Amino acid sequence: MEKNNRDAAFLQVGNKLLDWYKKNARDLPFRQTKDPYKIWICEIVFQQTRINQGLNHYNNFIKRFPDVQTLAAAEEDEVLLYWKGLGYYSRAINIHKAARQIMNEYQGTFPSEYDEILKLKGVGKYTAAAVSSICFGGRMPAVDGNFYRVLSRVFADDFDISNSRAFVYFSELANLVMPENVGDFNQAMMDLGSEICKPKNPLCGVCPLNKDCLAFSLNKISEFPVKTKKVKTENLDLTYYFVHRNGQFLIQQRKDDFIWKKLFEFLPAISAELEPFIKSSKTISHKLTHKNVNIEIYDVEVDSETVWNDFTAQNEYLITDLEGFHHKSFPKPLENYVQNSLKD
DNA sequence: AACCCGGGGAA
DNA sequence: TTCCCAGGGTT
Repeated sequence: MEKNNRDAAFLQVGNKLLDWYKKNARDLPFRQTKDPYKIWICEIVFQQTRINQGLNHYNNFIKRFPDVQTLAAAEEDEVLLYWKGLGYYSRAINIHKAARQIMNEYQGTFPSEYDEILKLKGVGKYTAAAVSSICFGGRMPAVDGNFYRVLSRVFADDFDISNSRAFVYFSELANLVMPENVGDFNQAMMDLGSEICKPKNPLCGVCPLNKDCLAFSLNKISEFPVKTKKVKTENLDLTYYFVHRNGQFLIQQRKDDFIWKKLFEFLPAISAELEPFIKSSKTISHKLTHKNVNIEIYDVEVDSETVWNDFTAQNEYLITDLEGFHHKSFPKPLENYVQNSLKD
């Protein structure tokens, strides 16, 4: 009997959240559909990415690749082009692999079971739960950073969210408050976490859960969530040679085992015959989340047609111009360098 | 279980 | 500056 009262109190929290969501849901393009393809794409785009940052990328991506057939038929490089500037480029590579996976293993029909969705490349427990609940009535909580923050505050729970067991732990807390409509519940949690229960300066005065929030009643909101793991940054030094002549320049494609997977870059080294054509150099500093990148770029303008033809014939570097450049995906600092450099 | 992978906005 | 965002993959 005591357990039933407790369950009822928890369920009330979930229903309050749903009531708030009905009136305050954000008007987002992917809220108008239950097409699993579009929901899947939006879940991937907005991983570790704020809505305002990814919205144009999402809309452009859906316009170019409106369905899984179109995406699967495209080249990987074009998918990367539409991901340009978004970061975490393995998402683009995996999204393309998963599209072909759906064509080959599921006959082009998006899988509807959580366990099957989970098998898609780049789809983890969060994304599988989100797509499953929003599109197919699945009943798994889509536990993300918003769940960690909201639930740790509501329960004044100091479980360390940087602990690798946090996902399981907060999934169990989520199950306590989860109502019937799991799809809306998951999206409501995201909107509450984004608009009300923000990391800093949360709007507890207008929060639909403030009567149920233990951290708020204890005036300890700022103590939750607990996160012990610190972000450490390292230095990364890169050298590039921007070898060009008459508006053309040489590039190559990066591997998929380090940063900027499969994006294009300038030459990391040159042979002795090109050294006389080095005109200048400049250093660019670029901050990543876990790295401070210092890039030394040498401007190599090859004045000799003979040397240019000789060099390009002997090497397998790609030749491009400004037009071709706009159709390839470059790391942000190199993108900026080209746009400032070739204006002359 | 620990570590790696981008870029941008808020405070 | 620091934090963190609709996380997932690799080792």
